[in-house]
Amino acid sequence: MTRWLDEDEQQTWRAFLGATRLVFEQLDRELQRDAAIPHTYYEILVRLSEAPDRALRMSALADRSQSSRSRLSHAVARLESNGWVRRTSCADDKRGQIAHLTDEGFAALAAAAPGHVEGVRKHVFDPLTDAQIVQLREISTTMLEALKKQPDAPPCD
Amino acid sequence: MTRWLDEDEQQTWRAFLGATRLVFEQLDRELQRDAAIPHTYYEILVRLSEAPDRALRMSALADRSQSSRSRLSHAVARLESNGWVRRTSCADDKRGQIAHLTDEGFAALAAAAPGHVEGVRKHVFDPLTDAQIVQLREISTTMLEALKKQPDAPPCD
DNA sequence: CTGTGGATGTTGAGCGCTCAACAAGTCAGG
DNA sequence: CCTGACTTGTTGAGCGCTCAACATCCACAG
Repeated sequence: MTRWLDEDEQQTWRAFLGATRLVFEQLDRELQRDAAIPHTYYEILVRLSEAPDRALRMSALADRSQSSRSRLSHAVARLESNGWVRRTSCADDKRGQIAHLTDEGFAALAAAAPGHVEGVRKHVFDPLTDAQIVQLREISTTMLEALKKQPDAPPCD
Repeated sequence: MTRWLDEDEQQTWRAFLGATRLVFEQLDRELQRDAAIPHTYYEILVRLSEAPDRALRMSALADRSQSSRSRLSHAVARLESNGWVRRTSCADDKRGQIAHLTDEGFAALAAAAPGHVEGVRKHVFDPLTDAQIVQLREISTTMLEALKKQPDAPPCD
């Protein structure tokens, strides 16, 4: 009773798979080459830089950077050893940890950003028409909402 | 002189990033849970199953599954230890290795496929309109071509 | 032939991610 | 209070990927 993909759907799916894979591999490689950090770490730095005082609680940072708590923990540990992030404990909740972006971290981000945006433009925006860019946003937000509504299993009722 | 992303472009880029990340994480998790293989391995099995005699040279398999030679080597080694793939050497080119999908491998693929397609439908196709699906293919193929034309650096001339 | 440049496939080190288990803290009901 | 359920963040094992180095083989110019 499986609703298999027909020929058209196959092509669409494989094109999507190939394009996204190539895009992210390329951007990751560029970032690794030019700034020596993986893209996920770059994203963490960005979110921190946007926050008031350039600091966020680990859980908030995890949410905003689409990261699991575990992944974030490992990542911040690594970034801390680079001197780009510093962790302090939270005053009102003793479980809490607050990640602060250091000046060195901000500088590293500032150094990496121009090259990265250039890459994003080159590989994503420039090849597309204005109409396609609008479509891409709508398609992406639709997918996002669909996925957030069905986490995986229904909440234990 | 960096052409930064404006507000709209930011939103588009982050939506795209988030959607693709969530989609692939979800599909990967489902495949891992139901079939105990990562998505990239699944793709290798698919490509092999489509080939004549269910066999392909490593280099051809690497191309078709969007994989680096190194990654494929590791992957096939793992799949071989599962008994799902068997390697034989190539008659006319002594460097060559040919990967064969075994009956066990085909069975494993057949068992995993229905659940996976279901996931792809659920998370990708079902939420989108027919028009969006067409748009998605065009956007993807455009990105693909743009990336294939500019590998990274110009060929050493 | 012979050598030289390119292709093929493998390997090991290093790294990031997932998953499950865990310690520590919070909070609400009895 | 205090107990039990939940939340927060961390940890370690296992695994897949990248990257660079490598052994092997092909193909072609001389």
